[in-house]
Amino acid sequence: MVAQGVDKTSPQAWDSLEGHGFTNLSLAETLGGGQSFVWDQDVAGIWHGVINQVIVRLRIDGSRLEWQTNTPLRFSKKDLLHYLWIDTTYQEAIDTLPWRSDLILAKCMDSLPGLRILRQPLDEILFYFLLSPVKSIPQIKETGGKVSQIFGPSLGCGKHGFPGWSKLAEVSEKEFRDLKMGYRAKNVAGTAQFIKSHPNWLGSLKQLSYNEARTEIMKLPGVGGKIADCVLLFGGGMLEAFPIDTWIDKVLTQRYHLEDWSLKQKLSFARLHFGNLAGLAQQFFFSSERLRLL
DNA sequence: GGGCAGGTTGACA
DNA sequence: TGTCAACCTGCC
Repeated sequence: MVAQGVDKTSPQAWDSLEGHGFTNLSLAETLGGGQSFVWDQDVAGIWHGVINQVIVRLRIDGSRLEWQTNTPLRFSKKDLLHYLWIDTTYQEAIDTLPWRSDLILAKCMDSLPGLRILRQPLDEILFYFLLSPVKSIPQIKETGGKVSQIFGPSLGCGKHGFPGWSKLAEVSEKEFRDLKMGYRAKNVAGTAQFIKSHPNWLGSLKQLSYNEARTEIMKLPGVGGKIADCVLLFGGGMLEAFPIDTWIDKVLTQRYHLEDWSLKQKLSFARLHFGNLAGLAQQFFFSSERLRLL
């Protein structure tokens, strides 16, 4: 007896929640700072994105985080809280990081209160990070968005969702190349074929330990240690993953004075020093360095 | 036009 | 084990 068209009518009224901990800056960095590629901010400051194949809008008004969706039947406050990691475990994680004895980390956390790791789908994150080598955030968003536009489901308002790997397995490398993927096209097409021939493989990754999952996902074409860590951190909920890109490398080299350390040694240092929440620390470093807040 | 970028790979010392 | 060029494209 659900009224037809409810999902397509004009947006619902804004809903709001308190106690979320975000600032305008940390929300912007969380949604648009390189861990997700499905959010855009309009001139009014409203964030438009996709969660669980549903269009969601977010904005901060004073102490409130306000949100709305066109499809309230398929999206609830609970889904939003989960996606944005708004629960008591976030504050526990913040308390656990070694900022009391690490002034560099303390400064980064101080300048971006509320910064989080989003809980995004593994399949979609894998796709976007296969596009990421030597690409900027806008370039990754553009190419990934084009793939969704062409092959993904329409969600209304001109937005499209991630097509899914079974759909991408039907697309040729040349078609990907024509979408300006460059040499990454081969990796996307190769990954799609691998997943097609190993149907339960992707879903089973989350059952593995971090180290096992990392080894496993590095079997994919174009996935080295850095991308493996990004995928497991942003799409697999494995907070011990510590991706070292050029920004993080700069932090470790210049701020922690690991000048003569190899990449492997830096990774060992990070795992040991930041523990099983290293990925959260990494996000504070990444945004702080990128925004020149350090 | 040349150099370089949020990375991976394979060749070679 | 470590270094280096090639790979596409876009931007400076």
